[in-house]
Amino acid sequence: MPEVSRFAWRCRRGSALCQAYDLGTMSGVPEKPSLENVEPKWIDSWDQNGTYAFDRSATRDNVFSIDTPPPTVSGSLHMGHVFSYTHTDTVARFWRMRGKSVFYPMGWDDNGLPTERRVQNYYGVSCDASVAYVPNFQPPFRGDPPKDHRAVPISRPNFIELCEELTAEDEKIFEDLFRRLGLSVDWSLLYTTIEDRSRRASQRAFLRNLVRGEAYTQEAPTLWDVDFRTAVAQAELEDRDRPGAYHTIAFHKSDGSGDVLIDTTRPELLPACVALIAHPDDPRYQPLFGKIVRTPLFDVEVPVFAHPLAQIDKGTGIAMCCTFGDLTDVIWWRELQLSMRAIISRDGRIVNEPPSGLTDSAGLAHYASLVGKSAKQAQTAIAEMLTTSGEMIGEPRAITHPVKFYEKGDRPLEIVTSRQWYIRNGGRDAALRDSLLARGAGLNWLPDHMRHRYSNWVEGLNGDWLVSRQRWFGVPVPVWYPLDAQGETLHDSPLVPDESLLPIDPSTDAPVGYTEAQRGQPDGFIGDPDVMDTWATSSLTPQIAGKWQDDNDLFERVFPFDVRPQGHDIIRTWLFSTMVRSHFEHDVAPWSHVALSGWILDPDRKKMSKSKGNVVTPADLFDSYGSDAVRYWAVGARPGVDTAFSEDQMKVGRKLATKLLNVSKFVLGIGEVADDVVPTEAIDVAMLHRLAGVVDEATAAFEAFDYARVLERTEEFFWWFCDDYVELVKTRGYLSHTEDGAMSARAALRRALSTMQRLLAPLLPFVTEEVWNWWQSGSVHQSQWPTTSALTDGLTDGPNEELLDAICGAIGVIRRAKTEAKVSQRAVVTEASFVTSINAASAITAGWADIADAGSVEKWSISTADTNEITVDVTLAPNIH
RNA sequence: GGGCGUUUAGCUCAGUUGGCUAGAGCAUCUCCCUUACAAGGAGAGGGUCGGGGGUUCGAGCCCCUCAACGCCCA
Repeated sequence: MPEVSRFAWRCRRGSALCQAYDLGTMSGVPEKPSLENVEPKWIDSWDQNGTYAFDRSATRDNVFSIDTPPPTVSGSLHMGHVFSYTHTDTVARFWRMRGKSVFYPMGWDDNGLPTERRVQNYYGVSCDASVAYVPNFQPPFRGDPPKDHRAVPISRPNFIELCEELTAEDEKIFEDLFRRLGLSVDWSLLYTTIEDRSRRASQRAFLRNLVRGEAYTQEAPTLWDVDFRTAVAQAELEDRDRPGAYHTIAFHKSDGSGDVLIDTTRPELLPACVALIAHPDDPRYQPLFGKIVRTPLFDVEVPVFAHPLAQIDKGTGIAMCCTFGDLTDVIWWRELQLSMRAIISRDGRIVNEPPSGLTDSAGLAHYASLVGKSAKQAQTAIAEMLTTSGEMIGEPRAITHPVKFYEKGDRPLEIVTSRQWYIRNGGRDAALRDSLLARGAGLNWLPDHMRHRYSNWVEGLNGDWLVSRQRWFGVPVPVWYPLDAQGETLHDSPLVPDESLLPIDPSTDAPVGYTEAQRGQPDGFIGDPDVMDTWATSSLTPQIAGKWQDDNDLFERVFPFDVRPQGHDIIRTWLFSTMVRSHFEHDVAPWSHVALSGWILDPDRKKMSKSKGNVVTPADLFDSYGSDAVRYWAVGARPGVDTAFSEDQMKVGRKLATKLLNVSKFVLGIGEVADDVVPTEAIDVAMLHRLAGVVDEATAAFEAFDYARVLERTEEFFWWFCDDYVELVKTRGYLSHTEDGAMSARAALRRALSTMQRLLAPLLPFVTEEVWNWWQSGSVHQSQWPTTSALTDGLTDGPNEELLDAICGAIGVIRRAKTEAKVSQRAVVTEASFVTSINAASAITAGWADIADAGSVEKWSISTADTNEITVDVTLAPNIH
C-alpha cells in the first residue's frame, strides 16, 4: 500500500461517509466532543448555582470541615500550591458526594513580613513611624522601581494602605487561579488575616490568654534580627553553616600567677564578657572556680564559674561568657546570676556607652575605637588590638560552624535584651508540654510518621513562644500601659480593652477612661508599640474561618475541624501554634486529622525554587494541558510523598480526560435502552461486579484520604473497560444479534459509565461535569457517590473474575497473533484453535459470540490442557488490499 | 550527635496480612485508519527488588547489619 499522508486520512475521515453515523438523536452529546472551553463554562455554572455552598443548617455530624491553609499573599502561586490544594479538594468533593455538608473556606494570609517586603519593593517606599500621615498619598512607583531608587519614607498608616492595596490585587489573581484549578471552595467563606474579623479574633484570643495567665510580658534576652530590627521566635530560626575562626585569647589571673587561655569565635564580644565558665568535672580549671581573672585589652575583672554546659573537649575547655554571644550565654547569665554588659545595639553596631566595670583608661580607649562598628568590623579591629598587645596566642584558626539566622534574614542573629510578649507553649513547663504532646499523639497523622516531627519539636522547645514583633503591618498587641507621675511605663499593669471594642490599634485608639491627649503624658498612658507574630493570627484559622464568637452557631457546626491540610515544613509553626491556641481556648485539639503534603521536586530531585529558575507557572500549564490534566498529575502522588514535577503525567491526564469524553459519547450513542433493563449476559454482569469492587476500594481509600489510590484503581478499571470490555460488547450492543443481548450490553455500559463518571468526579471535576451533563440532570458534584448496591441491583449472578480473565485472555492472544502477523486488528480470522485449561475453555465458550465479534473470527475450536495459559493458532484471511 | 523517611525496569512510581512467572505509566521498538477516540488503537523488549547476613516450606515485604540520598531536630 502506498504511503498515505496523515492529512489525506484526516480528509477522508471528515467525509460524508464518516458523518453518516448520526449522533443527533442523543440529546446533549456533541458530535465532536472537546475539552476546549469546558473550564470557564463550568466555573461559571458552579458559581451561579452555588454548587459548593456550605449548608449551615447541617449539624456537626453531617459536616465535613477543612481548615484550609491560607496562602501567603506575597507573590504568586506556584506548583506546590496547585499540588497540595488539589489533594484537599478531591477529599472535599468526595465527602460532598457522600452527602456531607462540606465547610471548605479559603483564606489569604496577607499579614506580616512578606507583605511588608513586597510593598517596599513594589512601591519603592519604606515605613517610618515618625513620618506624618499623608492623605491620598501616591507612591513613587507601582511596580519595578529602578535599582538605584532610594526608598521614600512614609507613615505607618500610609504604609498599611499600600499593603492593603497590593494584597487586594494579588488576592484577585490567587482566587482566579484557584477557581481555574477547580477547587470546590465556598468563596462566600473567604477570609483574610488582616481584615477586622481576623484582627478581632486574634486580639480576643490574646486577651483571653492574658487573663488566664497564658500570655505574659517580660524584659529578657531575645534573639534579634539586626536588619529587620525585630525579635525572632524559636520557630523562625534556622542554622546555617558559616565560616568562622577560633581566636585563642589570654585572660590574666588576678593574683598574677599567669594566664588563662580561652578559645572564642567572637572576640568582638570581649568587652561584653561577664565570666569564664568551665565544666565542674574539669580538673584543669577546678582550682580557678570562684577566683577572679582580668580581661585582655579592657582589664575588667570577671569571675570563673563551673557549669555543666561547658564543653570540656571544645577549644581549651573554658569558655568566655558574654551578654550575649549565644543561647548558652543566656542560660549561664540567668542561672549564675551574672552581670549585664550589653555592647551590641539593635541595629547590630557597638553601642556608644562603655559597659559597666570598664574603667581602665587604656581599656576605655580601646573601646572607643570600636564604637559604631558592625560586629564583623569590630571583630577585625579587636583581633588587631589583641595581636598588638600580645594577648592573642597564635593565628586565628578557620572553622565552619552552624550559626543561628532568622529564616528570612541575611545576617546572623544577635541577642539583645528587650521587653517582649510571650505565650506559654510548654517550653518552660513540663506539665503543659506533656499535655501538648498528648494532644499531638491523639491526632490522625497522614502520613503517620509525621507525628514524630511534632513530638520532636515539642520536646525540644527551650522557651515560651515569643509573639511580639517590632514591625508595622500586623495585628497590634491590644494593650496600653499606664504612665506614672514621672512618665515611666508601668508594664506590669497593662490596660486592656473590652472584647466588644475589638479590633483596636493602641497607637491610635485610647483606652477607656483616658483621652487621646493623655497619650505619653505623666499619669497618662502609652500604647504597646508592637504587632503580633503572623503565627499568632494564623494559629487561629479554625476560629477565624468558623467565626468564633462572631457566629457561635456556625462555629459549633464546624469545630473541631475534620482535617488540617498543610506542608510538613510548618508543623513546628502553624500546626503547633494552632494546637496551643485551641488547647488553651477550647481544651480540645482543633482537628481530628492532619494531612501533610509533600514537596514538588524538579526533575533533578531538588526542591523547586525560584532562584534556580525552574518554577513553572500554573496558568501556563492549565493552558497547555487543562486543569483536569494538571490535577491528574497532582492526584497521582501518594499522600505526603515528595513528587517530581512532570509534564509527561499531565499529558497522560489529558489523554484520560479525552478518553472519558469519547467513551461517554460512545456509550450514550450506541442506542437507547429502558431505565429498568437489568443486564443479563454473563460478561456484562461480571464487568459490573468488577466495577463494584473498584467502588469499594475507592470509597475506603477516600475515607483514608488516599486520593492517589482512588485514581490508580479507577483508572486501571477505566482503561480495561475501554480497551477490552467495550471492544467485546460493542457489536452486540449495536443490535447485531439479539434484542436481549443488545439491551444487556447497553444497560451495563450505562451503569458503568455513570459509576465511572462519579468515581472520577472528585479528581477530574471539569470533564466529568461535562460528560455527566450530556445525559443527567444536576451537577455530578452534587450527585451521590456510587454504591455497589446500586451498581449490582437486580443482577442474578455474582462476581466472575475468571470469566473476564479468560475472555480477555482469548481476545488478547488473537490480537497478539494479528500484531505478530503485522495485519490490522480488523483482519478476519478464518479459523482459531485455542488450547487452555478446562475452566478457561468453558468461559471462552460462554463468551464466544463477543470474542468472535471483537476478533473478527469466523471458525474456532478449543482443546484443553493442563495449563493456565491461553494459546491460539490462527489462520488469517488473505489481505483483500 | 538524635530522630524520621527513601532505595523495585532507562525515568516516575505501585506492590495492602510473607504466597502463582515482581506490576503500571512514561520513554524505546514494531505493527494498525478500525463503525467512540490517530489528540487513537494493538503488541513487544526491558528488573540480581541498594549490599551483606538471618528467620521461614516460601522474603520485594519480617529481623540484624552496612551504605547512599533526603528531611526534621540539637
